[in-house]
Amino acid sequence: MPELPEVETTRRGIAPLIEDAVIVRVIVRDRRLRWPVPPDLEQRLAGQRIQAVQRRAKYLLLRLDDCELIVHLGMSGSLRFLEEPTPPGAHDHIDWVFANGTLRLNDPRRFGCVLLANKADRHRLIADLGPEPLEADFSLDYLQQACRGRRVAIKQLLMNAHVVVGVGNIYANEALFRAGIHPRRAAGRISRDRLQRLITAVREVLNESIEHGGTTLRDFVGGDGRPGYFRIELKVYERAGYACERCGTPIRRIVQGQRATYYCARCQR
DNA sequence: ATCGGGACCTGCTTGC
DNA sequence: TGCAAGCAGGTCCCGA
Repeated sequence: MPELPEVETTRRGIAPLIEDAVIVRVIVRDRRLRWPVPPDLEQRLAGQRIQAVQRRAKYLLLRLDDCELIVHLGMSGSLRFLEEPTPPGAHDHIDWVFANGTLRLNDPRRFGCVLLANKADRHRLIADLGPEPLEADFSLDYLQQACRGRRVAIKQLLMNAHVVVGVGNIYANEALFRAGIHPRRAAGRISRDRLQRLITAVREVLNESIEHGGTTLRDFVGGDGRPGYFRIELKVYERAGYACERCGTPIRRIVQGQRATYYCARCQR
C-alpha cells in the first residue's frame, strides 16, 4: 500500500495524537510480521512517552524515552488512531493503548515490520539508505555519480533505496513519464540535463501527492482514519492500452524486476 | 560490485 | 456459481 506520501500522511495524522502521550500498554495479537515482533515489545514500551514521530524513507520512527520504535507498513499496512474502544478485526496485529485512545496496526499481507532499536538511524535496515528525495542531498551531482557506469534500468535504480529512498512503483512510473525518460534506459546513459528533469519530476509527483493526502489505491487510510483522496492524476500507472495524454499513443505495460512498468514509447526515450 | 530472481503473505479481480 | 490463476503499493537476501 504505502509509498512515501502515504507514510508521510500517516505520520502527520498520528503525530499530533500521540506525541507527548504515554503508552499505557501494548497488545500484540500476531507477532508474525516480516520479522517477528520482538518478544519484549510489550514490556519495553509500557510506561514510555512518545517524544517524536518521525519518518525516514518509508519507515515511521517513534522516539521514546529510552529507545526507538521502527514501523514499516510494507505493502498493505496501515495505522489508525481510535478514540473509542473498538473490537479488533482481522489483521489488527498490534495496539498501542494511550489514555486518550489506541493506535492500531492493521496489515493483511504482513510484509510490514515493528522493531526496536536504541538508535534507529544506526539500525541495519536504516543506516545504509540513500538520501531523501525531497532533501537537498538528492542533488544532480549525487544522482549523476550514482548512475555513472551503471547498466541497470533507470526505473530500477530509482526504486533502489540505497540510491534514493521513498520512490515506489507508482511514483517511479509517473516521474519517468514526466521526465520523458524510457524506464528501460540504462542509468549510466542519461544526460545530466535529463537527470535534472528526473529529480524535478520525482519531487513534483511526491509533493503533489503529499499535498493531497497520499494516493488511495484500494484501501489506504490516513492515520486519522480518513481515506486519502485520489487527486494526483496518474498519467501512466495502470493505464495500459489507454491513449497517452500528451501524444495519443497507447500506454504500454512491461515487467521489470517482477514489477509492472507503464510508459509511453513515443514520449519516453 | 552489480544484477536478477525468489521469497515473504493475503485478498481482490479475472477468466474458464 | 465455483475455482484457479494472476496480480497488487515493498524490499531483503541469495547466488551468479
